[in-house]
Amino acid sequence: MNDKSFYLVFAYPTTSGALHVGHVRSYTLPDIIAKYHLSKGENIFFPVGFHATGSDAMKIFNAIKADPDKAESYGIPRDGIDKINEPADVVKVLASSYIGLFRKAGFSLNYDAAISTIDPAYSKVIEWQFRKLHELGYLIQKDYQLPWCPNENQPVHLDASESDIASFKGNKVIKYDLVLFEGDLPLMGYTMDLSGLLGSITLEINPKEKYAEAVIDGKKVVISEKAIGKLLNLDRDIKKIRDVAIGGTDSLKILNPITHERVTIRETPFEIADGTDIKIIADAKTEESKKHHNATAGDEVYKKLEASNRIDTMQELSAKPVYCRCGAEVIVKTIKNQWFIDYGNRDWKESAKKLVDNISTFPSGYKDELYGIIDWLGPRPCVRRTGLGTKFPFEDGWIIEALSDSNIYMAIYIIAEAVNSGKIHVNSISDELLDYVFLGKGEMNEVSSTTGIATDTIKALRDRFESTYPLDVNFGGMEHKSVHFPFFIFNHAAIFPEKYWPRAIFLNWHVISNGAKMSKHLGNYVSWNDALNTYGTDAVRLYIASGAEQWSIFNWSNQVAGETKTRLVEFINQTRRLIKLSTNSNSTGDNETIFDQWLLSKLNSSIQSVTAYMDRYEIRPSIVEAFSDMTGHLSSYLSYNKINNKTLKTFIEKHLAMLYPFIPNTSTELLRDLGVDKAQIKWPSIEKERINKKLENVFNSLDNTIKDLNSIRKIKNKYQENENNTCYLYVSTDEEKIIYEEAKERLTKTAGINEIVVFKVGDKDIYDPENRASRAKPFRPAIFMTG
RNA sequence: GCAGGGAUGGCAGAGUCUGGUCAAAUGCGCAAGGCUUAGGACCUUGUGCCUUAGGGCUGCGUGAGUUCAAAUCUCACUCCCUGCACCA
Repeated sequence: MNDKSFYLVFAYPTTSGALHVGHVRSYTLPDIIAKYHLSKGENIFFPVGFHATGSDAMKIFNAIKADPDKAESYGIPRDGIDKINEPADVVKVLASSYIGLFRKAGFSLNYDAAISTIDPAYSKVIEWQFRKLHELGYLIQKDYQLPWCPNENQPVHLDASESDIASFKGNKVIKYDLVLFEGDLPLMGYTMDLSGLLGSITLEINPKEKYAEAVIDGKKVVISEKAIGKLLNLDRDIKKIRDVAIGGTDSLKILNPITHERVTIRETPFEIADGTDIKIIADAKTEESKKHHNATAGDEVYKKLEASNRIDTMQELSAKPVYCRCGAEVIVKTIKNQWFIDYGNRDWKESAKKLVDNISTFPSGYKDELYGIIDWLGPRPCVRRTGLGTKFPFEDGWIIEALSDSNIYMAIYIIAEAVNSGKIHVNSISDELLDYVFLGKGEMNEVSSTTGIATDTIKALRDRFESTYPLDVNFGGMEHKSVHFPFFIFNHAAIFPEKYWPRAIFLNWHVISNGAKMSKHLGNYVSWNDALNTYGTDAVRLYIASGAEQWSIFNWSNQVAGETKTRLVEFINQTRRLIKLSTNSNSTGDNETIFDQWLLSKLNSSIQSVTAYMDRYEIRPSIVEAFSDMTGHLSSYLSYNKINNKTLKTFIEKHLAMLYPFIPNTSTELLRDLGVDKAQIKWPSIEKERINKKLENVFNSLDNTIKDLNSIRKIKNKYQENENNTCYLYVSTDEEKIIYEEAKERLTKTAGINEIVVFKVGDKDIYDPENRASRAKPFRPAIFMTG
């Protein structure tokens, strides 16, 4: 469609507390791109939503109910507390405070399409999505192991960043392969690397543990008593038969089931109970045996053991013991028949990769990474028992979890827009409607009769979808690299036809503060609101856009933020002065000099390169050129003291228009002084005929000559007083001669020379006592300095 | 364990893909001069070492290599940071 909007989204914020300067980065970068497209006169669609799925809102709700004074630390404004009667109200209050911040930050968002993931309209689409996944066979059920508190009878989240419990840090559920050995006793050892069995091995037992014979799934094994307990927690069919003593005996004959060699048994010096407490240790003494340690070799061993019914697995925590807040020791428990989205499905992986083939990523290297991530992903649990969210349509008592309900929200904004504006009622959203709007499936009249929505409304929705989809670019933080973005790709590949597949992904790295991860405990936490109040909207935008490349960590510093603010104020003051000057009728000079030609050439060169940068989402180079470099060009121009009002005005006007995406308030305000209305602000077009690279080179050489003059003068001054130094310059071309003549004033001033005489090499009346002229090169005049 | 990013001058941070134009952008800081009653702001210049003419030397985490030429390419190493599934 020719009226396709430029469609961009950022990974919407989770309603879990106050927003900080890290969010500013994640949302300002897309807003800069949005404003760029806006100022080019394009339609844009830039909606915003709020991620409320999960237990955050409930936690905040409970915390506030227990202690209302804590509300502000969760980003809930004082006047919002009264409105909170249930967890969903937390979402509403936070969402409205976020919107307040977005407005304060001047974002060009489509607020009309705002939605949260717990709104009924959102759920309708998610249910539709899950029915699609189910039809495709991408929803599967299998057992699942997770950390569990036996006392509270609920899952424990071992998230270091969310918890102050030290043993949670880095802890996770790991999987051991269990191997049944041959010989006198059916010892069952554990390992994470089966390939070790290809070489010679040792079994380590723990003298502090009691061992027992048990029957698991009808098979006799010897493991530790503790391991029997752990397997019971995992809901395994296991029964103890008798105690067994295996410590301190050398007569026991145990064979490696792969090599059939006898293995040695020894006692571990460590007291940590782990696995079955019979640890398989590969005697990897030589380089040769190390070669066997790889995944392929492990797979082969697995297959062999599987054939002889000698392999099993168990899950447990990577570090033990871990205690829940309630004091109970955390166990690993098996959930039977958990629902998964099967990201391990091979066909699905293929179509996801096909999608990646046609996507652009910024930075570009992420694209290559994506293929590996897609290969690596396996089935992902998609439902949980508690929290807010959409009810799972295929089994009661489950809620669709947070990362499974946030993959096609770009399509949902179209529906949200219609619901919010009252065009359709949430109850009339049906699978038939969504099939029609998103996929073009079905008959409009039928959809109209089953939903009760007028045909022209349905057609408008379909048109709206077609004029926005596909998504042009999805912005998100790097934490989404291996989770959200791949899921987003998988789900689009599964559900939408190829023409609606997204076109680009933009990743930005994190913001830290004063060299450390932002945290309220460390006192380096900077809230968005405070940043805006202290430094102002545009200074924050400028700092965020120019402070670091997108793919590196941004180290927020209040000092630099303050300096940026000062810089911006200076820029505003300077520009105001120049606007006054450029509109002052007393100023002279309508004739275009060489300096005007140069400045206009520089202006258009800059427009050209910044436009190219912006089209490639290279925001930092854009702002460096558009702000720092261009300001420098202007100040060079001014230093020649041959100011032409018209040139100055043209430059300022286009320069400010280029700055609009980055510092919109400043740009708008200053352009108003120039008589340009906000609605008229247009990204400047390139006047190619104005670009004169040769002229730019001569001016570059001028700067180099100043450096040369300074260095000569500096050395001379060291050994003698400089009274009346005259400098003779020998240039190579007529063009250079004209420019150097014109620029004499600046040269004498900045290089501290009393007088400058310019000759062209070969001039008849040339004064050249030391035959320097022979050293002149194009763009590099020779110099003779007296005194 | 798997994967990714990084290390540049007093500081922040470009430059690395496409080797030379890089003693290294830009900003801050610092120094000198101008302006100013003063301070601030602003303007100019300087800010690795040496050098009586635009030159030389050293230098971009460490070590080695490729090349006429390396911050930039190759290999090894050290250190820092980040993500990894039921947390969003």
